[in-house]
Amino acid sequence: MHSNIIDVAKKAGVSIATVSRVLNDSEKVKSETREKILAVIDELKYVPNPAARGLIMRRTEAIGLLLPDLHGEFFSEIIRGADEAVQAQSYHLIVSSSHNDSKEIEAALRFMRGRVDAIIVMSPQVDSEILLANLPKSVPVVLLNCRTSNPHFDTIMTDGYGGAREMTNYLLDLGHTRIAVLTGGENNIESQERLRGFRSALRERDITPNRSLEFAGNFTEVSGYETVREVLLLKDRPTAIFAFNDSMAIGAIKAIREEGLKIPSDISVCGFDDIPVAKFLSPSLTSVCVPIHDLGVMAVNRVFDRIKKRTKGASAHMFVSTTLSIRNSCKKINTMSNLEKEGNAA
Amino acid sequence: MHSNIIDVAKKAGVSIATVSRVLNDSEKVKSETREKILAVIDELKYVPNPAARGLIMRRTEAIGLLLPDLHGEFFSEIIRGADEAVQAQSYHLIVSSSHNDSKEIEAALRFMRGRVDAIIVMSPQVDSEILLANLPKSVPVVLLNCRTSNPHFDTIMTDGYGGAREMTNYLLDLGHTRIAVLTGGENNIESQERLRGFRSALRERDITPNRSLEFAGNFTEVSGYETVREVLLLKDRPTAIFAFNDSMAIGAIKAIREEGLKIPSDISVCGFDDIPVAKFLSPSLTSVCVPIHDLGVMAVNRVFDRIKKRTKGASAHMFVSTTLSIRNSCKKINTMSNLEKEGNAA
DNA sequence: CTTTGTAATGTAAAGGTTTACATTAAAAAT
DNA sequence: ATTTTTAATGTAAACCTTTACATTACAAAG
Repeated sequence: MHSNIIDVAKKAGVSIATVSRVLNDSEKVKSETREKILAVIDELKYVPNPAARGLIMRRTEAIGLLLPDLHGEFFSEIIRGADEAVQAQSYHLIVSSSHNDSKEIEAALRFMRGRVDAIIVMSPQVDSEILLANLPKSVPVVLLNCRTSNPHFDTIMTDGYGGAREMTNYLLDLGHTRIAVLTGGENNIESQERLRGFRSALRERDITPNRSLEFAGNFTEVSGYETVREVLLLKDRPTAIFAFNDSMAIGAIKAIREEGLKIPSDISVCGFDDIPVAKFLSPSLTSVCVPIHDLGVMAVNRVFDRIKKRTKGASAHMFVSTTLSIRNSCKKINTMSNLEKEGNAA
Repeated sequence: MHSNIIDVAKKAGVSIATVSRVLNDSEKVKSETREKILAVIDELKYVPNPAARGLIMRRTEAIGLLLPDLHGEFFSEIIRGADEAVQAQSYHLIVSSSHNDSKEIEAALRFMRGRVDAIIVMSPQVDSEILLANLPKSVPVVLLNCRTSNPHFDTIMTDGYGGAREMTNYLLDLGHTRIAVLTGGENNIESQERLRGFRSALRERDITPNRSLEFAGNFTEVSGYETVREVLLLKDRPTAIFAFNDSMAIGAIKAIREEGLKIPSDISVCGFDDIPVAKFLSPSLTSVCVPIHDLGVMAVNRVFDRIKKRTKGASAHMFVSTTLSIRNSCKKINTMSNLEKEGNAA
């Protein structure tokens, strides 16, 4: 069907070695010979067979990207960043979603073996054992927001703890003390980190975290919506809702509005991640800014450092800090208790 | 590094052919032999080399997905649908973004050659010539929302014309006659189709489309925002804004709110695509519902029909119709001219 | 004119599979 | 006991490259 290197060699009247040489411009080839071969390649529309090449070179020019889910803007931003970085090196991306299912992780990882030069795994949900058992030893691996501190792989973690702390402090500074949080599931490392940061900030201000204000969502808009409907039923309603990602915050806002309440005057809402759409919401959403796109870029660049042997030796653990994107969905309150506290503190 | 089929054969005391047979359970192998080999495979953690397999089988178990962009929820939904369908067949997805650049399209397509068993291309921007010149003849291709009516390839088109017509009629029924549209760029086939539908609906009601109410955006939130800021400066302000995708509608809403206007009481806004977040906005966004996720699924299934030879012969051209998702961002108005018209019509 | 050195090109092995065909072993038929 | 049939397994070619090593041709040096 397709012409191969032999066809080219025959038509150009040279050996396949010479054709291969001009293909990879590895060694000197007389320029007239080169021209001739190039002309034939063009004429025959010859493209080297990547399987054959991959077989002998042990190089695929592809990077595997394994994500837990493909839902929402967060993951699309990761892909966008990774694709950008990968294209800059003339590499390509093999994307797969694991849906947090260990069988699917296994299948995806097996598929990638031999098909990619490196793997980027984002798997906040699955515990390390399953993951580690299936991670190939033969290619570089970068773990993105996984249950970390694994000595064998490079890891990148966003500072969920610090980000949540900072946001919580911000809310406390605004006078909120009854803050409900919407978490992302018990086994999710990112959710855990954020919860840890939240609680820690409260304790630092001598507020005992109230478990009954910690609601379990699953990082989707729907879960934010439904959970907040419950929250609003509480007799002692919180003055602020801290959703552990923006999708849940968006769902929360809808639920609050449906109840006829105003944001931020009746209740403050903030999110986490700062997905691109956050600043366009009304009110624009206050959120913890995670450089999502850059996370994809970083992971890819790290992986290239390994591939190109620019980085050797022990694995590195990078920590990506967050910033606060303060917008219009949170407001200062002056409750009685708040005034009292200020009085006490002053 | 990795063990290969020869290692397995040696350790199991059989020939590589037998190992291959149990791997592909192609022919009968004595069950004790099979057990033995399976055990060795397990012990050696042997995984067949996909490059070698792909080389001889001419099959890669991967589908290429070429998108114009990876921005926003629209494309992430396409990827999600495609990945889902592909995983159902134990296939995998190679994703690439072309950024509407013909050089990048060329590069991506060249890369995919030999690496994928089929290609799905979404390229509403680039004209068919460049695309066709680079599309491989050797694997099935599905064109998704491309400048269509190409006899050589299967195509899937969403009914942008019909969707825009329907939405326009809806707006007209609500009494809007001064409707501004936010288009998605001149060379974009989807934008063109939607514009055609919009104009056609107007003409059917004897309204001459007013070019000065057609504003060029580029399908991003920012472009919606900035364009609508201009729109609001108009002395005879439109009563409705029809954004040709939801991202621009989101930007539009922000611009309108910043001007202190209320949606939908002061001005109606609607979008196109009905991305998942649309129903969670406030007010929830009226939009033309495109089954985005299903588009990805359909494209993949079509491609599998070709791969598995379930479908032969002439290429098919599928047309995906849209529906209206009527929510709360558009409102009936009763202007003077509107009342007059109703009087005339009755 | 012969030898040496060098630039250009060619030869063949290797990479890891699948599979058509060949072989062997054992059971069934004669 | 010999032949035929069948089931199980083995052999080797093919898939398409890259590259170490071999060869050739020719110019420079002796």
